[in-house]
Amino acid sequence: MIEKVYVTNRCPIRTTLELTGGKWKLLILSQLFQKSLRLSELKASIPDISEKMLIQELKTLVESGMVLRTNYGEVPPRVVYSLTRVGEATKPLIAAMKDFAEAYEQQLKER
Amino acid sequence: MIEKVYVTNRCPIRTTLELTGGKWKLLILSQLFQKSLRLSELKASIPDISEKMLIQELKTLVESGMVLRTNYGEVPPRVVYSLTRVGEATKPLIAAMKDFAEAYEQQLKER
DNA sequence: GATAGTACTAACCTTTTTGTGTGTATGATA
DNA sequence: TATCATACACACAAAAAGGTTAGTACTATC
Repeated sequence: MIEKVYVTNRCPIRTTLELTGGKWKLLILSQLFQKSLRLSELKASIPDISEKMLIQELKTLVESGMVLRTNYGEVPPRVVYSLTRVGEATKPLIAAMKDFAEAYEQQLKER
Repeated sequence: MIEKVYVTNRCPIRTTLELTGGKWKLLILSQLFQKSLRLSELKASIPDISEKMLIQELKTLVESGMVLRTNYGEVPPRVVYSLTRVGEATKPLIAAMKDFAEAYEQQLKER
């Protein structure tokens, strides 16, 4: 039994939406769950994201402390993205989405 | 340890975003966790939503099978919104958001 | 007869989000 | 010298999301 959610400017739902909302952020985070990835690897694992969107979203994820950007300072550039501790904290969120999606598909069949 | 998420047109993340994405849907659902509510009650519990948005979002939630709309056919109209079984399935999702938001606030303090 | 309450609908407009295309620095390679 | 690869930046355009305002149907109350 879940506690009542009071809707305020800074309630848990809004905080989470602010950090992970939108079409791409959770997809990107999910791809970093197993290991750090380079831009090109991320792009390959999210087939239909544009490079601009990927870079743009990565930037905000870095700014909000969810993703760590490591620049090896080489030429040609090598930059690696990985999850911070807070970024890791989205794992249960995505796990919950998996369960939910499954429940949803399930009841589609039932009718 | 969460399983790898393969990004496809119908992966769990995208399915969930399609059903619950946007600024309002999860807020509305969360207000129906304890009991069915009328439009006016919903509006009061989500202070800054406009009536149009509320009605519009409720409509899509009904269409996607997350919310049940019960019209008592009285005059003046009395209509009550409640969660369906699938709607209930968003509870763990919101619980996960609570945990995440908490973890996020926590680490803000730590620095 | 005017006003109020409820649950909407419709038209219109603004803001936010997402997408496309092009340009840049650097060194290595052909 | 031209081309490639990487990780971006920037300008602009399109699309999606959200917001504002006004209006409807019905009945009851003042």
